[in-house]
Amino acid sequence: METRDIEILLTLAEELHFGRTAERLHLSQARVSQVIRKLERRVGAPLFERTSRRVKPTPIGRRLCHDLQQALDLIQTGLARAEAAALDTGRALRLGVMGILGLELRRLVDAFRDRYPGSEVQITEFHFSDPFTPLRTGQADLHLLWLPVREPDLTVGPVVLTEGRVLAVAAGHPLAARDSASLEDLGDHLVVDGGAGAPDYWVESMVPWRTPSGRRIGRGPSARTFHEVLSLVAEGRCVSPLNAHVTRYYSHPGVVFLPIADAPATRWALTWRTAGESAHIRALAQTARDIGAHA
Amino acid sequence: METRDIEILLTLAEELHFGRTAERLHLSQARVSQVIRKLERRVGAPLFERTSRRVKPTPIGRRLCHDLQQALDLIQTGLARAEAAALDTGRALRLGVMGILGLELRRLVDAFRDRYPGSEVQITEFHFSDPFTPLRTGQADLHLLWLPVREPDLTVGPVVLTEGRVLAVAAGHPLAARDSASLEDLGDHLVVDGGAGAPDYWVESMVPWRTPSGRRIGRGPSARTFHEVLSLVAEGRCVSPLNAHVTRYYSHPGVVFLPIADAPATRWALTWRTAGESAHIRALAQTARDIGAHA
DNA sequence: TTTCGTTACGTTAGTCGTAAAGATT
DNA sequence: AATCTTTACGACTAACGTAACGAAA
Repeated sequence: METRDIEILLTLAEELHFGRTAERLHLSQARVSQVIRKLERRVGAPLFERTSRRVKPTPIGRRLCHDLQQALDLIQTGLARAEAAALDTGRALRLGVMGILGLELRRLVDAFRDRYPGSEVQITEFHFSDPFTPLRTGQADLHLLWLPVREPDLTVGPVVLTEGRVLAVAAGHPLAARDSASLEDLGDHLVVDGGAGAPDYWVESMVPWRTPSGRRIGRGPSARTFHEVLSLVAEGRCVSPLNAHVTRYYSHPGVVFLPIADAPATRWALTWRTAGESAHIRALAQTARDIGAHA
Repeated sequence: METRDIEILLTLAEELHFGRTAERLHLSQARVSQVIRKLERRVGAPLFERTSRRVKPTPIGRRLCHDLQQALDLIQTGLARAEAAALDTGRALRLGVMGILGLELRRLVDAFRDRYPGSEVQITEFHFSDPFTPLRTGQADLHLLWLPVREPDLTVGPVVLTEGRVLAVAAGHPLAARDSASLEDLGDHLVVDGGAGAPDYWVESMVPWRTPSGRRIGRGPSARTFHEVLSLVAEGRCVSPLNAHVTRYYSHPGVVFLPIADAPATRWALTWRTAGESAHIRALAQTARDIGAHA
C-alpha cells in the first residue's frame, strides 16, 4: 500500500464521490475506481458501498481511513520537519539570471535570506543564447526566464518580474528621432539573431519573425550576450528589442532606447528542473509568491 | 514519498550498509542508492554520511527515520486490523482442485473453518487440460496444482500434499500381471495425451516425453478429464501415469493400478494469481503451512 | 435519459537491474 | 588492490488516461 493509494482513499472518504475525488487529485475517474478496487482486494472486504447515486464507507473502510489518516499526517509532519531543518544547513542555491537582471532580484533574495538565515542564494549569470542548458546540466538550480517556457522537464514557478519592452537603435538611426516604436517598425530593419541554442517558440516570443501585418522581419548578425547585442546596435548593423530594465542600467552614447508601444509585457518566472525540485527550491519559490511580482 | 521508499530508508538506517539493505529487500544495490538520493534531494539535506567504509545517519536523517517508522507501523497495524475484520465478513474462497483431490483437503479446510468461523471455503473442480485458466479468469481464487508451476503471474504457495505415482493399465494388459512398473515401461506403450491447454514443461513433469534411457514415449488419444482417461485405459487404447490417491477412491474392474517405482513424488501446492492475493488467500496459505504437508 | 461507477485497452513514466566508473581505506 | 557507493543506460512493470460500457434513479 503506497501513500498515493492512501491519499486517494482518504480523499474519497471525504468527498464520497469518485468524480470529485479524481478532480481534486488531478486524476481520471477510472483511476480512482481502480485504486479503490485494488485496496479492497488487498484488504479482502469492500471499503465503500456504492451505487451510481451514493458512496458510503463500510465500517471496515471507515476504521481503516481513520488509521491511515494518522499515518499520513505523521509522514507529512516528519517530512516538513526534516525540510525545515534542511533549510538551515543547505548549500547555496544557485539562481541563474540573464544579463544585469540579478540586480532586480534584490528584494526576493533579501526576503529569502531573512526567512532562512541558514541558506544562501548565489546569483549566476547565463546567456540568452542557450537558456535551458544551465538547468539541465546542473549549473543552476533555478533560472529566471521569460515566458513562455514550454519544456516537459522544467517546472515554471511564480512570475517575479513584469516589464515593458524597448527597441535599441543606433543614435544616428532614422528611428532614433521618434519617441516610441511599434512592432510594425521591425519589418523595416534587421534585428539581431540569437543563434540556434534556444527553441524557436522562445525566441519568437521576444523577437518575432513577422510583424503584426505579416511582413517578414529580417535577421542580422548574431550575438550571444547582451554586450554583443549592444555593440552591434551601436555600430548600426541592426536593431534589437530588449526588456525595459536595461534602460535603468545602461546608457551608451551610441544607442537610443525607444519604448515599443504595442509589445506585450515580458513576464519573468522562476524555473527549475522538475526532477531536481528540492525543499530549498520550493522555499525560494514560495518566498517569491509571497512578496509578489513587481514591475 | 511512497511507503516503498520509507521501507528502504528504514532498512538502511538499521543495516547501515547499502549492500545488505538491498539484499534484505531483494533489490539491487544501485536501486537503494537511487532511492536514498531521491529522498535526500526531496528533503534538501543529506540523510546519511557515507564513505565506502561507513554509513551513518545525519541528525536530520535519524529524526526523519524515527517519525517515518511510527507512520509505517500505523499503516501496517491499520491494514492488519482491516484484514482481520475482513476475514469475518468475506465471501467464500473458491479453491480449485483437479478430480477427486478435494477429499484429501478435508484437514486443511476443517482447520481453516476452525480458525476463521466467518469465512467459507468452496471446493471447485477443474480439469488438468487447462490448469491455469481458472485462476486467470477469476473462476477460482486458489488452485491446487502439481509442481513445478513456472508462471510469472502466479504465486506458488505451500505444498499441502505429497504422494507417489501409479500407472493405470487395462486389466488384460501384459503389464497388469506385474506388481510394479517403471518409467522405462512407458516407452513400450501409448500414453494418454492431455491436449494443448497446458504448457509443455507442466505436462512433461507428469507424463514425460522420453524414458530415462531416452526412448520416445508415444502419445495416444487425448482426454480432458480423469474419467475420460479411465475410459481410454479400460478400453486398452492407452496407459496413463496417475497420482496415487486415485487408488483410494477408484476401483474399476477393467483397470489396474501399478506403483511406478522410479517416478518422483508429486507435490501439490496452493497457487494463486499474484495480483489477486488477498487477506483470505494469505490466511488459507498460512493455515496450510501451519498444519504441514501430509501424505 | 441522465448520472455515475466500472471495464478494456493502449501509452507512458518511473521502477528496477546490469554494468561500469568513482571513491575511500 | 579491495570494498563499497554512484552513475549511466536499457528493459519492463504498473500507473494512468481515453473511451466504451453498465447499472441505478
